[in-house]
Amino acid sequence: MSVKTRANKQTGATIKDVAQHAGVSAMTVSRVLNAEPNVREETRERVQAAIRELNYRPNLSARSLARANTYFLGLLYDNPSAGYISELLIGALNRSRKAGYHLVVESCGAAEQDWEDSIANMLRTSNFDGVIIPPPVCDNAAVLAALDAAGLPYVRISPDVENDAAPRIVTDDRAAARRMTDYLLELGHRRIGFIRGPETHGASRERFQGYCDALAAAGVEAEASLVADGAFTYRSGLEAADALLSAPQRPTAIFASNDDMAVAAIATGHRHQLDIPGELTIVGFDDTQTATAIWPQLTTVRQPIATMAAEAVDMLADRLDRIRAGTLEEAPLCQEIGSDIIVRDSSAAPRDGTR
Amino acid sequence: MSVKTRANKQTGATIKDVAQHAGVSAMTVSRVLNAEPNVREETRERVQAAIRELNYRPNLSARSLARANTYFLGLLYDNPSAGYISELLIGALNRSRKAGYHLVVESCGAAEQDWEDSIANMLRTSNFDGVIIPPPVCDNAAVLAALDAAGLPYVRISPDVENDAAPRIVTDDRAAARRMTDYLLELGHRRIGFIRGPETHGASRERFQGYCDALAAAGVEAEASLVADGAFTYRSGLEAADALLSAPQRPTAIFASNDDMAVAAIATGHRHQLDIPGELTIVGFDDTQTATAIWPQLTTVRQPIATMAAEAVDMLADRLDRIRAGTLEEAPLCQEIGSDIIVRDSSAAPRDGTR
DNA sequence: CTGTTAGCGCTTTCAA
DNA sequence: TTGAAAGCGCTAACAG
Repeated sequence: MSVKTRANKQTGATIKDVAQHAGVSAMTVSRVLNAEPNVREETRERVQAAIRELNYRPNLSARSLARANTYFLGLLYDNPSAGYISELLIGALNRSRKAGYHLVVESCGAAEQDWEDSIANMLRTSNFDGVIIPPPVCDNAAVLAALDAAGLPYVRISPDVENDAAPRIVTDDRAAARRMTDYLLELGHRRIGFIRGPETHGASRERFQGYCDALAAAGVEAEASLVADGAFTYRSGLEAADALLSAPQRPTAIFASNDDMAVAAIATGHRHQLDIPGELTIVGFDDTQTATAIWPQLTTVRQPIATMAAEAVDMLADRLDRIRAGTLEEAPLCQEIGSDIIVRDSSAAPRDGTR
Repeated sequence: MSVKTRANKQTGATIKDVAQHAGVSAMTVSRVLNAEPNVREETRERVQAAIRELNYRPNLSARSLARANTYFLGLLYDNPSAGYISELLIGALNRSRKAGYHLVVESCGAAEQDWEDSIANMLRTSNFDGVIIPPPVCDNAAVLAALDAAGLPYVRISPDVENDAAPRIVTDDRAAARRMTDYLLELGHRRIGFIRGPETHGASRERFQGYCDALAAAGVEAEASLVADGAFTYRSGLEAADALLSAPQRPTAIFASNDDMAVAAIATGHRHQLDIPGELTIVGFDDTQTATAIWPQLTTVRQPIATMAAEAVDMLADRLDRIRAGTLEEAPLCQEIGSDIIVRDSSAAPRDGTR
């Protein structure tokens, strides 16, 4: 049972070894490595042969030190829903790799004390080239301030309403919520309940606005008794749906502003002995994995999270390039990604008459 | 709208600045930074004051270059279930931070071609100090070989049956499956169906063994018609459950070897007009987030994934310390984490008589 | 097109 | 207990 350990110093060949092997200077090897144009084809091939023969791999730390950039991107993680982080990673990881960056996930939960301080420290010590910030961290003023103070480039994903001009990837939450509500109206529903998300979350307001937009356009009155407050959690969805369904004139459809609450609404519907979608239509927002892991499967709005994450990486990489090139001003600040309505089994036309 | 960018070279103070400010040499600052003992208390305080005043943060790249270690741990990601990766991150992230490491998530999906080659490259170039490997990557021979070739320390999480002596964190899948089956037997079930996972997954076999163990111990015959094959996916669970429930003598309980398939079994049960748990008990394995996001909520086996991830980080950090200290031989190679049965609403005693 | 020189910021070694 | 010197491996800047 031999104990293998990494040698204390560089394991393999260094750039000097390669240079010697190829009969050139280290600088030429460096040029080949970085695909610079001004190297004679024959020389390039000789160097590449040497690289292959010696199985040479550049040392990232040395490169970072010399170039003053690290090719690490930070992802500020704060325990959002499982489906969200999962998709986020899928999108961000692939694109990062293609763009030549590594993705460092940093937990910045409010779980610990002084976390805002420790984030600030982390950001300065970690030497990220840039940072991707998904919700809810992307709306944390302290984090943004720390980022600005450190002069660290960042791109936010689905931030709260445009409270500033920082670069971001957004969806058309309001438009999507409106389209979903239109869909319910087209099915024939008139008493459409809505479960709101937390006030603190910008998306909550946007989605609620979209719902209101659609009702207003259709000339349907927006009754206060049809709107309940939730907190984007399963538990809060249970209570909100229960309130909606216990009202004297219950809605024939419920639009929950995220999937977790929609799933809770389905459970509550069942507990009220209602057939879904026969007696009650329920739709959600997000298309998390649970949307298809329940019965009946959930009609919902699909946010292309993976795409958004990938675009965020692209935008950040582009900005980093531009910073080096000095053309940052020309870079776009906002990219909008469209969402779709996914019709599944939890929605149907209302039965004739109420109840 | 000022355009802030990170200066091309080091933004803040360097170790030299601190040294000058404190009236000592850079070496002394370095000693304070690394909490070495041989610094006079007064000097230490002076240095620390200077660090604070200049808001100095060490440059990780420089440190890595000089020390030949990076304080980065790799996490080899291959798109497992959303709940899994989410919990994994929660556990690994917190512990990494405490241990002073950063966590770099590397996608190593079979999505791309030559991915095994590219992983091997990535591992050598990335300069990780060590690597955490969750399933399914932890059972990929090519990846393990690349790791060994690179001499990179690693810890595997829930690997396939002990096919070698590499360090690992494991659960008692077989014992847990047996306890779950015992629970069903105690409820009074005798016709207990089982939905297997894919052959390739070591856990599948272990869980099935546990099921068999319990039946054998209880003197209940293990009928072939009560066992269906699945692939740990929702879709495969639908088909497997349908096969089980369409048999002439259907089971009164189904033990699906993961939650996704159990959730599918619940959906299938509903489609067969069966009340759950009144007419059909269904239990799962994993306790992913969907387990509580459905109706009825799922009785299942809870694998403490976050704990396992945290322990993996600890074990890896310990091994890295030992490598530096030369005491690697004494390090434990395997840590076992227990799992629990979580009883929820999808299980109950069988009704009298069949059907 | 290629090489030389001089660091990047930190730590190791050795000497004081 | 402290400091001086010499790199770690790579790349910018300049020279040829």
